[in-house]
Amino acid sequence: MRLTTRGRYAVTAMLDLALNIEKSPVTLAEIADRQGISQSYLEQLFSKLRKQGLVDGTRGPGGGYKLGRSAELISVGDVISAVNEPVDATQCGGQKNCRGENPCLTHDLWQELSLQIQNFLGGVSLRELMDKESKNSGAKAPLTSLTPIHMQVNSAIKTSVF
Amino acid sequence: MRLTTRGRYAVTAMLDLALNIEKSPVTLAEIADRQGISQSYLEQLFSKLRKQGLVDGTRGPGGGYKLGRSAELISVGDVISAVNEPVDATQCGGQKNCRGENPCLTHDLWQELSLQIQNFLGGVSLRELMDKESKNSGAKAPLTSLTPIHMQVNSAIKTSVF
DNA sequence: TCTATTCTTGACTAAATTACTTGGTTATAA
DNA sequence: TTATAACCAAGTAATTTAGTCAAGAATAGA
Repeated sequence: MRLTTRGRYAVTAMLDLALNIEKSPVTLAEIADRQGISQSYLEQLFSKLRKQGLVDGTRGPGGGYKLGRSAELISVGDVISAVNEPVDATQCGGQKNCRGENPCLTHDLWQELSLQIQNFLGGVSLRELMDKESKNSGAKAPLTSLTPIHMQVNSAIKTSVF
Repeated sequence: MRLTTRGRYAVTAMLDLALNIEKSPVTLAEIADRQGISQSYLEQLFSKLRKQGLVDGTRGPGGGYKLGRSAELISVGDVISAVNEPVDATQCGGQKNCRGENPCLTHDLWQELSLQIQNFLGGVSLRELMDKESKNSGAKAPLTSLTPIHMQVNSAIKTSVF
């Protein structure tokens, strides 16, 4: 799992979408304007988000994007892994044919580690980010901590695509 | 916080170092050979690891690298953030001077999110990865889950550099 | 039907980052 | 003194990121 500015762009855009959901379809031009991201770049990201079912697009005047499913059921992990190609498997691509004293040390351990990270990011929903934002809009104080995963009530998220 | 193959290289190398700690200083050539990473590339990574105090290097014959402190006190987060430059602050670089309905939505939320990730990765020590590996060496079964952060006994790690 | 709007797609480009090479210089144990 | 290793700096190829440009296709409304 990769974690770069690209994923942040995607999460930011999705959050903007979720926060403006009342005026049903939101235009990419609006998001681009509000968040200061290139519209054409957003188009590329939303193409991937759409293929993962995270957003639905409707064309024509009055069209735009809306969330593919409820904000409670979209995790930050969903968004990030949708816009990133899966990390290539370095030397031993799934096979256990590496030599040395510690064969495939890299592969197994990093896989397990990134699984943990995915579990973590899969446990933070868009809804939580929305609540966090609305509670804190206009305040100068720093954001308080997000609820740790093990304390979350809403664990209905099932991330299958990882 | 960035999470790419570069961080994986660093974590893998550090883990190799930790696992071969009995023959005190470990050579970069050995690590490069065992893990299949370019030695010169490792030199660059270890230069940064050394500047963060995560490793100690001794020159000359019989020299090499050893851990800068006990494996319990080195977290995966320490390693990853040591080899990555801090992510630049996109549009509103710390300032709150962005326009629009949702000023600085990006900055605050992503900062909070990456703080959470840092807390998580800061809670996984090299020692745990070592134990995981030694328990599982030679076994064909997949690695079981790492202990979730809130269940860890060893929470002596204090990550200050983040 | 026409037209403006908006998604959708593809190809192409500049900048940044990653991974790696090359060629040194220092320190030090033997 | 010599081989061994960490250190250091510059450059380079491949990849990824971020963005432009130019089209096409669906659709609401005039």
